[in-house]
Parts: sequence; structure tokens; C-alpha cells
Amino acid sequence: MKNLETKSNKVSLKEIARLSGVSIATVSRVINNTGRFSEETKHRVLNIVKKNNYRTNTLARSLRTKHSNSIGILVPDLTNDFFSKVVQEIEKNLFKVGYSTIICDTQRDPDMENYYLNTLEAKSIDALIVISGDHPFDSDSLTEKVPVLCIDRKPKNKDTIFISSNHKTGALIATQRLIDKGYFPVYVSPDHVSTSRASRISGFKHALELNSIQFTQSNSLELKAPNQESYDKTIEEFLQKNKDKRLGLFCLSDYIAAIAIRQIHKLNLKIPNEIGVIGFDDTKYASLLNPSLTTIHQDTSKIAELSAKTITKMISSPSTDVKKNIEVPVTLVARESA
Amino acid sequence: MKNLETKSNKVSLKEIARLSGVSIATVSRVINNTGRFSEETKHRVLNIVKKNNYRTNTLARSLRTKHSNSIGILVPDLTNDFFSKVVQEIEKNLFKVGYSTIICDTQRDPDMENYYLNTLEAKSIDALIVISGDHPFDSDSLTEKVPVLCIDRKPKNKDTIFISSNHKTGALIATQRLIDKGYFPVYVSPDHVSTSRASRISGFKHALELNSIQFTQSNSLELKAPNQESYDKTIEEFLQKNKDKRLGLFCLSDYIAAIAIRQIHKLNLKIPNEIGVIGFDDTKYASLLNPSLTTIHQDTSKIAELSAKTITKMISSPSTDVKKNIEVPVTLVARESA
DNA sequence: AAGAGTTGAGTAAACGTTTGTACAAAAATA
DNA sequence: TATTTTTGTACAAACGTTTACTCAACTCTT
Repeated sequence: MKNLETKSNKVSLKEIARLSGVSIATVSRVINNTGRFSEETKHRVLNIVKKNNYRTNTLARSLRTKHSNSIGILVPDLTNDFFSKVVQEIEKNLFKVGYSTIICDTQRDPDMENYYLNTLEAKSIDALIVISGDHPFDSDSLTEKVPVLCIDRKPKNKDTIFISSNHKTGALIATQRLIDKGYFPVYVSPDHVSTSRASRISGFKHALELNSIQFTQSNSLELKAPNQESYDKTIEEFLQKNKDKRLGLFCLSDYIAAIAIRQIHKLNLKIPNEIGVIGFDDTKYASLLNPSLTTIHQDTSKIAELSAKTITKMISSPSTDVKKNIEVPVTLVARESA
Repeated sequence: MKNLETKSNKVSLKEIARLSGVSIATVSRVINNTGRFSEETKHRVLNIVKKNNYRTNTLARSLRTKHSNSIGILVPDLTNDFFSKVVQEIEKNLFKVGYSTIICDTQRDPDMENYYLNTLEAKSIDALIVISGDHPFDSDSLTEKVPVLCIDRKPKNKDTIFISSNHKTGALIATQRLIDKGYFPVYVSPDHVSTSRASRISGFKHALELNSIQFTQSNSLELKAPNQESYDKTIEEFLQKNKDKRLGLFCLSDYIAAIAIRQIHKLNLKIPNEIGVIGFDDTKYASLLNPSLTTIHQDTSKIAELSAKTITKMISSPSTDVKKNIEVPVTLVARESA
């Protein structure tokens, strides 16, 4: 038999106070355990609280205290394996230390990004973690009010804390491996270009330099396209045109790598003998592709842990300055594709 | 040169009222465009509002009005391709009609689920959309307060609105295809078992019935396991043991299918000649696997659209009753694997 | 030109908290 | 015992809105 009182929609401090014969203030102090009450009243109040299934109205609380115990996260695309993993891990970390997380998928749309920035600010979030869309994050007005932390994509303002994988080194390692194995190195880049992608490309180029290879047009394959089919076509054409070379594709993401491998199969080229492929991210499908994908592993757990730690530190002691640029090491995971 | 006033942290209705020489009430009415003001004051106030970069404090607003224009979403695992897609699409749909979305990843953890339920309730969300974890969703206390809509996994309470793909039919179609192609049908199920999985299994069994095939132990492969490696092993053993049969694997998700295909390759079995594989979900990697994966396509867009539409209708007119059980058709996408 | 309706405002209460101030009673100190 | 300190509590303001009431000043009706 369910307690009928559960139905009552609104049980406030006032009601609890009335029921237990003390003042609202006392109830509040008991609930927040902020002292100045006797053991006896404590028990009495807590009993009534439980019996009436009282929940603090956090709206009112936040309005009064100016903070909400919640942290906003802006993410450009939740269906992206890397992003969703990072976000999930951050949430897990923050949950452990008592913060609730508000995740907002901006769909890489500046309008939505702004919209959510506003609603989050209006919700008195205690801090903001942002993975920006295709344009560098740039909101000084908010940054003045709450701690802001950027992940993966460099913010416009150099003073904003920024955590990311060491993309450049990752690309360097991958490219060096391709070169070492005698492939003709080519980077394959998708449509969306972010600062992280840029770093990877720069790492790629650096590797060529180190090996005294002159970077030319044929070392890159840019996939400008609205949909996957035209990706397919562009890749196929490129492969056809460069049949003479033993290509080593450094794909800027595992997903691109998967598409490339698919096209390679269509042309009946043998991986890794006739062509090599390396990806980036080490998402959950990397080991499941056929052949399994050699790729650069991003340490999502580390990124998430660092992000959570840093942001909570920034909240609790805004004065102590933290490192502005944190780079998380990446590792190459050698599998079959190169 | 940036406006210095941007820095001021707190500009409230009161301040705007003072600045424009009218009462707070008038400013409020202008901002919400709720009448009872002259064109002249409107312009004056709006100017001041703009100049001072005023933002409504939604906390205060919600506290007063009892609603927040935001909708909570509970999701068991954001790294799951199907879930993240659905959630993203819902968010897009709700955004278009002016709702902001609060996404919470419960990590299939009942504790986190409860925690978020509480914080969401405390935030005065206008409605809740839930994809439950491994246990059917069961929160009548909340359901009494705001509209609740369940997706994909059947809620405990039969009166809760429920939207999902037609899992049973999907499984039926897939299994029938395997049978038609002369395979010995086997369903492959992962660890987590949900009501949606159960429906799929039931569809599978129904297909056997229709074809007068007796369901036995060897028609199922249950992957009870903590990690992917032991998945691998279980699958390998099963394949070895059933070498004599021409197996047709109906995998309860694309991800499982990918793992299975990987093992099949290891044993040098030829797909689709010696063994067939069909998945479920049609996630973005389905077409990229090798061979590409025949699978059951879930219409995430439709599910999302329906969810958004239904929930907004429930909010605006709680009295009109909507269909309690909405099934979204699925389609088979024929590719190479079976 | 008198009454009725409309328009443009202001006042103040309310939403549910937290917290500074106040103060009596009890406890500790001298 | 007289004084100080601590303890337990209440009161009331404040957070930033929305909105039900008022009400004076217009604008129409006849």
C-alpha cells in the first residue's frame, strides 16, 4: 500500500517547519547540517522530512546561494565516438564528487551553442566545460562569471584552460610508422576542420620534414563533401590515380579510416601489403574492422579525469592558477592495417 | 573596444527598471511581451535591456512560474550508437520548438538514475523522457508531477507512454531472411538484457515457429561476459562446436555482429557463403564493416520526432490522451553479410 | 457631457530557499 | 554569585521573477 502523502505535490520547508513546530530557519539548518540546533530537534525534523518525502527545491536554493552544484558541458556531436566517451567519463567523475552534469549537444551549430550558453548561464551553473564546434570557442562574457575549461579544440582566448590529447605527436608517430614501413604518406582529412585536426596535420607534415620528404599536393586527400557517398567517390578516385604508389593513409579519424578501408577493398587492394592505413582515436570499432585498425589511442579516461579535477579545483579555489595548457599523451596501438 | 559594462555580473529587472524609469512590473511585461505598456516605454526599456546585456534569470522565473521550458532526458549509455543518435535527434526537435534539453547519462546505474531523477525534479523540468537502464523504469512519484515518456525499453507502469521500434517484427524479418537463405538460425545476445532485447528474441522464436523449426539450445548464443575478450572466446567456441552447420547469426546489435564477424574471419569462414550474419540498429558502422552488414534499420529520426511531438503535446494539453504504445516500423537493409 | 470601457502604468505578494541579526536560556567561567 | 560565552532558536530580508490588484488618465459611446 503506497503512502498517500506521496501524492502531495508541494512540501516545502515551510510545511516541514509547521509540522515539526520549529521555524523555517531551523529546518533549513538541520537539512544542510549547518549547526545551531539540538540533537532532539534534528531527529524530529529529519523524521518529518523523511515521512513527507521532502526534497529541497534547488531552484530556490540556487537563486539564493548563486550556485547550483551543476556543471554544463557543451559538445558538438554526441554521436561522435570520441566526444561521447569523453563526456560520459567526465560525467562519471563529476558525479563521484557530487556535481550534476548538464550535457548539451550543440550540433556544431553556432546558434545552438549560443542558445545553450545563455540557458546554462541562466541556470547558474558553477562551471562550464566546452568542446567547441568548428569555430574556436569565444565567450569572454561567460568566462568572467564562471570557470571555463575547453577540451580538444583550442579556444580563442589563450587564457582559457585547455586540455587535449597531444595530437601533433600522435600524428607524428603514426606518420613515422607509415614511412618506416615504406609507404608513401598521405593524410586523409574529413570535412570538419578543427584545431585538433590542424594539429594532426601539422604533426604529419613535421614527420615528412624529419624524413626529408617534400610535402606536396599528393600527400594529402581532403574530403570536402556533404555526405558519405561523395567521400567514397573522392577516395576511390584518389586511389585510382595513385595506383603506382604504395600509399600509407594517415586518416584523421577512425571513422574516415573505416570508409577508406571499405574503398580499398572495393579496388581489391591488399592491406597492409599494397596499402597501409592508420586511424586516430581508437574508438570501439577500431579493433573490429577488417583488417583491424592500427590507430592512435586517445586517453579519454585521462582527459576526463583531468578535466573533472581541474574544473572542480577552479570552482573551489578560483584564485590558485592551474596550468593553462594540458596535453595528454597518446599512444599508437599497432594492429593489422599498417 | 569592448563595452566595460559587460563586466557587471548582475543586471536584474530591478536595475533595468531603475535605468529606464519604470517599475519592475512594466519591464517584466515588456520583456515577456505580455501587454499593458506603450510603444514608447517598450522601445526605451528594450534599449536599456540590450545596452546592459540583460538576461532573464530563469531560476527565478521557474521558481515563480513552476515551469522551466526544459525537458530532461535519461539515457543509459551515451556511447551507444543508437541511444546517442536518438537523443541527439530529440534534442534537435525540441530545440526547434523552444525547449532546452537536459541530457543525463545514467550509465545503467540505478543509483545515478535515481539521483538524476531527483535533481531533474528539483529543477522543475516540464517533462521527462527516459530510456531506462537494465531495469524497467518505475517512478510513479515523478510521473504524477510531469509528463513522462519512455523510449525503447518498456516501463513498469503500463500507463506510461511508450515509444519504440517494432523490435519483434524486425527480428522476425531478419530471422526469416536467414531461414530463407538456408542458414541454421541462431540469435546472438549480449550481456545486458532489456525489454527491447527480449522482444527481438521473441520475434526470432516466432520466426522459427512459423517455419516449424523447433527452438533448441543450439539456436541461441548468450554472451554472458564482463569484457570483449571473453565475448570473443565464447563466440569462437560456439563456431567451432557447430562447424557442421551452416550458421545464420541474428545478432541483437550491430556491435555484437561486428564482434562476431571478427571471430568468423579468424576461423577463416566465408561470409555469406559458409555463414551469414545479420545485425540490428543499422548504426553508422554497419555499411563500413567488411563484409558490409545486413541489418535491421531502426528509424531513429522517426522515434525522435514522435517523442518530441508527443511530449510537447503532453505538456501543453495534459488532458488529451495520446496513444500509450507507439511502435515505429523497422526495415531490413540488405547488404553483403547475409 | 456623463458614464463606460480601455490603456498604461505601479504596488506588493508570492515562489522556496539561505543567512545575518537578535535574543533568551543554559553553560561555563571568574 | 556575577559575568561571560555558548547554544538553540526565531525573525525577516534577500535572491529575481511573475502576476493579481489598483488606479488614474484617456478614449469612446450616447
